[in-house]
Amino acid sequence: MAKKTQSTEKREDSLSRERIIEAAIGLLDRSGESGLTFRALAETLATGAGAIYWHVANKGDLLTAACDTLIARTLAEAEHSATTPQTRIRAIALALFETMDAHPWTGSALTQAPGQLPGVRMLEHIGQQVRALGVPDDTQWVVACTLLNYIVGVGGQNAVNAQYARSQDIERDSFLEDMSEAWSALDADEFAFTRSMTGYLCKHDDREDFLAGIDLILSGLEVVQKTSPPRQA
Amino acid sequence: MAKKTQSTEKREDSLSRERIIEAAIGLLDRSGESGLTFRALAETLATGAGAIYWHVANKGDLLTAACDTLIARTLAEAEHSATTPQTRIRAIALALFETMDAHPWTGSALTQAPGQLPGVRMLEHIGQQVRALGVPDDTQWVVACTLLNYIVGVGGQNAVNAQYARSQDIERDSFLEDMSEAWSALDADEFAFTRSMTGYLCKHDDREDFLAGIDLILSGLEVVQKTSPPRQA
DNA sequence: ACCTGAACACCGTTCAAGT
DNA sequence: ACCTGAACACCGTTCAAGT
Repeated sequence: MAKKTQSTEKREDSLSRERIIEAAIGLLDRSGESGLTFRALAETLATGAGAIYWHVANKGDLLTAACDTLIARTLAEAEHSATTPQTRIRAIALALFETMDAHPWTGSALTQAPGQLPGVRMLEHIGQQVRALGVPDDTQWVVACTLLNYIVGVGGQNAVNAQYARSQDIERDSFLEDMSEAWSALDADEFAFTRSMTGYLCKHDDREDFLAGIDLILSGLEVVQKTSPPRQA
Repeated sequence: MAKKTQSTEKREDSLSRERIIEAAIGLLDRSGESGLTFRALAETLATGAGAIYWHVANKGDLLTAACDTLIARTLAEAEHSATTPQTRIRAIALALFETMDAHPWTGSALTQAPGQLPGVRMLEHIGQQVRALGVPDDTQWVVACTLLNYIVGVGGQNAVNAQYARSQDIERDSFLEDMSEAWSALDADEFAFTRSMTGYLCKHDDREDFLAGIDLILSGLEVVQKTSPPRQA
């Protein structure tokens, strides 16, 4: 207890894990994943590169911690948003989607550190809603994992796309136009389906498509539940 | 035409995009993503590092090309495997899952290069089966994207996990045991769901869970189709 | 206990120079 | 046209030395 009090009393500008993580988030938001450098970080914090290693194991650890800070905040806010399990799952998914969209580096941080704290946190919040849905014990695992992976997968892809478009300083519209032009140039036989989708590619709304996929999974869940109804609780 | 003939006539050991890609795949399979280095590649090919840049734009281009080679092979093989659209989607998904499992670096290559050739190839093959399923034109896009993202997301995660376990030279069982132990050490209130899932974590079969998610999505699709039946074709 | 900063062992990429 | 390899501008990480 004495120690905890002491650590709070440290001089304001001393180095700490928290300060390093906040600086890392700032750097990542400002200049992307390649902007996170121990040298840049040291300069921002007005310290030596080696000092950071006293509070952080390595770059991967730092990236995961920065990601986890954001994910934890997002989930805490999404907590009190909706009333039914279904709408709460949608709300959690959408909140995570938007965090990844605003901080594209979280997407790749998430895929690089599977089973780490940020992923577990997401699994927990989703799982609780899946349970509240009345899904039988032995299928909760699969359902929660499917939702989790969908969210990370689709949300992360969207974030990478958005980041790419921004880095090219390109309007979203002309980015999609370029892409559908590239698709139109593909071999007509080999890529028949893709070529026929160029219309939808230009018109589609990322957020809506994302949520449509969530709804598709939730619909599938209803079928499974009707087939084998919940065996009490 | 003359030029094409000429290029086939080059001396056997001369550098070419294909030879570089094959060497890259070998390097990636043998020593993971960090093993792909222009220096290591140059040594393998008995040439200078700069020479590679004549055939390949940069490292990202090379990684995407290596990934695409494997994905194209996988899809070509999965082509003739099943008879109904449903079983064909399952077969495509499983084949991709196994390629990612055997070559874990393809997972991250796929997420780093969205909208590139490997992703488009997958979208095409999945989309063709979705269309064959009789899904109305205006929902084919969402369904194909959901499936694609699920496959890349879940398959990629599984691959990273598998690679991590291998890199630690750890049995899968003891890896999962360590993980479920870590989960058991989590806060009882904050991580109630996760802690209750440790049993399923140990028993679960990655392949089966993956396919269960695919089936969940396909079930959801049946619901949607019943609600709004295909409007002729 | 915590910080400094030079040093080490790497990277991807470029480019004058060769053939 | 294609290849060479030295050179450039970076990295993450370590570690003796300081306070």
